[in-house]
Amino acid sequence: MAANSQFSMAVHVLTVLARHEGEKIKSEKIACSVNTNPVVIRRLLGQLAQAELVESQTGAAGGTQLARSPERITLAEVYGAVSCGEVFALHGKPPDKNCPVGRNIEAVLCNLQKQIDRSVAETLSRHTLQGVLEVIEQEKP
Amino acid sequence: MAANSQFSMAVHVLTVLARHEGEKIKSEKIACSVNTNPVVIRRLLGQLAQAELVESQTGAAGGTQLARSPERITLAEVYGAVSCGEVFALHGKPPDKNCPVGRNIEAVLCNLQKQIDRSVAETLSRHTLQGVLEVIEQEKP
DNA sequence: CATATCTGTAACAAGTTTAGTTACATTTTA
DNA sequence: TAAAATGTAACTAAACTTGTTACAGATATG
Repeated sequence: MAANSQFSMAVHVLTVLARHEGEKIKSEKIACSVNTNPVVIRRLLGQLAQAELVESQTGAAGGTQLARSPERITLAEVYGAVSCGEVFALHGKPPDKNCPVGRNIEAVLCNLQKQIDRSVAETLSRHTLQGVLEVIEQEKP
Repeated sequence: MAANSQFSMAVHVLTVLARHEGEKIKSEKIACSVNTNPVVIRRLLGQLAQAELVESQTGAAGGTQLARSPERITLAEVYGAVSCGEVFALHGKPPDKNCPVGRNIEAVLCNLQKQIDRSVAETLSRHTLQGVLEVIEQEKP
């Protein structure tokens, strides 16, 4: 249970919200579909709210809804909202600066990281929440 | 120190080996450049050997060298050798199958995962170990 | 052949991260 | 004012990565 599944959860949560556009959905209802604790959902919704993908309202009759229509939310935005944006980590401890490789490898890797991030973002930007929703509704048996 | 830096280490290790093509390098020497323990390096070399990127020899005067020339080793192969191949994780606990979203979201995410993996692999396949080595040598002040 | 040296690997400790949980303050409706 | 919901802090548990020690097995060399 130490693998980062926040992106998966975020897509799931947003899809649930998209299925009920216009309604305010309670974190408990979302938690039920995701099969987790409402607090976990609220934490995630906090990140999505910061990225201005959802809007929440406190108080009785409160809940959360999408901040935009599903066609205007790409999965790249979702990924950016919940991910640290690093497919692989750089060195934990700094390499030996007396070795030419140790001295320069980090710059190479950092550059590589940026290329990969761009590539991932491009792939994800080709998908919208509406697209996900359509697959879900279509697959419903 | 719980972020996966194996790919970074692997590129580092292989670059060191590439700088000394034909020689057998000891794990202790590599560990010095990477600034870690020789056992950590040997563990990593084991994975790289399984992927047939390096060859090791036990015993006195033993060590490790590249199994192929650096022009013929792409970073996509390196990534495949050390990574589980998943940019993001699927749900830890299975979603609620009574909800249409919970029932079908995993297939959507799995498909997405494959697209991203392909995209990352394609980006990395455009780089060879020789290319990395050239940058390193060039940057040497 | 004996010894020194190196890899391969198991076992364990420590630190980090994620998810789950409880508890409670705050907001808002009715 | 009471009920119901979010926001958030604090803690626990589990999993993963790295670092470390220890030792068996292989091999070159005197």
